[in-house]
Amino acid sequence: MNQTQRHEKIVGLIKLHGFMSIDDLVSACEVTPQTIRRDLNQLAENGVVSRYHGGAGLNRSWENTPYQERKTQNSEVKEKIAEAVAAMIPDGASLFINIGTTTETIATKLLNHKNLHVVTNNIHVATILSAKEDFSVIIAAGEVRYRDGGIIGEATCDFISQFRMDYGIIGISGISSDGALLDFDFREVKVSQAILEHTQHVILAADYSKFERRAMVEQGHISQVDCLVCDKTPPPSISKIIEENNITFVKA
Amino acid sequence: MNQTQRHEKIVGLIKLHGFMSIDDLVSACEVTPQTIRRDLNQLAENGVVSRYHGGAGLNRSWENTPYQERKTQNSEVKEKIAEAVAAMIPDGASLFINIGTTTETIATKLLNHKNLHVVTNNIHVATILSAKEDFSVIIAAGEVRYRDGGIIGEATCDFISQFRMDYGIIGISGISSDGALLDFDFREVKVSQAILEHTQHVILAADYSKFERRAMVEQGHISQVDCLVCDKTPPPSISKIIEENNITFVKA
DNA sequence: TGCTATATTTTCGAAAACGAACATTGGCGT
DNA sequence: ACGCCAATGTTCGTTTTCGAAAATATAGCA
Repeated sequence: MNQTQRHEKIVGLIKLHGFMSIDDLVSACEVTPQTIRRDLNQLAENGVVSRYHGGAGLNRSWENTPYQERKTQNSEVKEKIAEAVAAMIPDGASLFINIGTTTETIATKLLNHKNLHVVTNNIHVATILSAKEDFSVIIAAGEVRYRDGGIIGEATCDFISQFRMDYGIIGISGISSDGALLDFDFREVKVSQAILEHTQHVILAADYSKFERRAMVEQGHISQVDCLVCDKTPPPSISKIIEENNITFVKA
Repeated sequence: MNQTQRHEKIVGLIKLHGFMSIDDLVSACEVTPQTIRRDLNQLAENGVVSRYHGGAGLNRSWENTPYQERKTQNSEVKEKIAEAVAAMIPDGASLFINIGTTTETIATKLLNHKNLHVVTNNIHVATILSAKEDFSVIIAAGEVRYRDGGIIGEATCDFISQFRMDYGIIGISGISSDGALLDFDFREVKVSQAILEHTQHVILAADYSKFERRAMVEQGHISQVDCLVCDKTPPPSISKIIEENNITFVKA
């Protein structure tokens, strides 16, 4: 086995296991630790793997897609909101779940439920929930967006419009002070609109930071939702709208 | 933050990143290296994570869910086949990829390609390939099968029929001695048939064990494929069919 | 054969990580 | 308040890993 082959093997093993110690690689490749070290240093220089004391792991840049970074933001707040939302969903319910890191967290909290019927355009939600045998998970068709695994496009809307679900769980990019729900991608917006229209109870999950965020595309109005789950009481302008429209507010 | 919370956080970070060095965890948890060491040793004793010199990584046993187990079966053979298939796909090509652990392995080998256009009904393939910014990944709609993340159903076929792709990469459950391609789930079969019909070059990836496996549903005939990639030369009866139909055989 | 370049092993001092022992802190119940 | 106990921080000698340099092996070529 020459150097190139060994490098490929090493990279393969690291990709498979996430991390390989020097010893592991020594026995796998049957060379001295020094050689492995040299290999790893070379691979690390080329940015293929991340070097650690005692071995090497997956390259951080591989994981630190902007998506993964966002995923860990506000994680404590997200968890609380997610738990509150999950508590509102009864076993056996049918629900939509749209794109967003908050909705993904919600998906993980739903794993203790039973017999849920879920339609989603979020590939990560689908992956998480398909681990449960008693769930039926239906995924929409379309292009998978690289940054967050969201599925978008015309076909997605048409597909979603076929269903009538009990609950719609939506996350958004921002909420303006007049109560407009905002997003960055207009294709995503159409999907959310379709969900809003085909759902009995719409639950909007948004941490407080969403009230300060500006986004370009209007996807609906907060008056269209039935329930808002947030970590803090919303600003006065929003609170007023909530009262006027009899929207349930849940503080997580 | 108390010990329990920190342990959860550590496990979460390790699950997310695959490996965390002591230093990483020190800055993440804001405690001394000693404390992290103590935590990691405890977690390692309980079998939650694997301890390494300099940090801790995913527990080896975590990777062995039933699905993941099958995934590592024949892994060496699968890897070779996958590499051979990946080598046949040029940059910028458009391709179908169907369900199967072999096709998932192929997907990982395609990550070094550029500008691929991929249509798939395998949620894991979609997740793997959506990590590449220059790929366009399109996923079919339908119910996500819990056991393997495959997407099946009528809508899936209709959706796939919209495309005309350069390459179709298909894996199967079994091949009978008369050359019939077999599968266990008839809904899956329809999808494969749709792929066969809408592709210029069909590549069938099958390790030798497939020639001995029996399955219920016939999804097509080996004469419909353009190329067979296998780890060994097929049985005589199949070889004869391959010759008669001018099918390219690649031994990985 | 002898030369050269590359790859690998061997050797060894420096740096890093380790674990044990001890000191300190912060609840918690009496 | 007092002592108790678990969790954490601190110190220090030991073990492991690291990386540079020298020695050895391998391959290609005149």
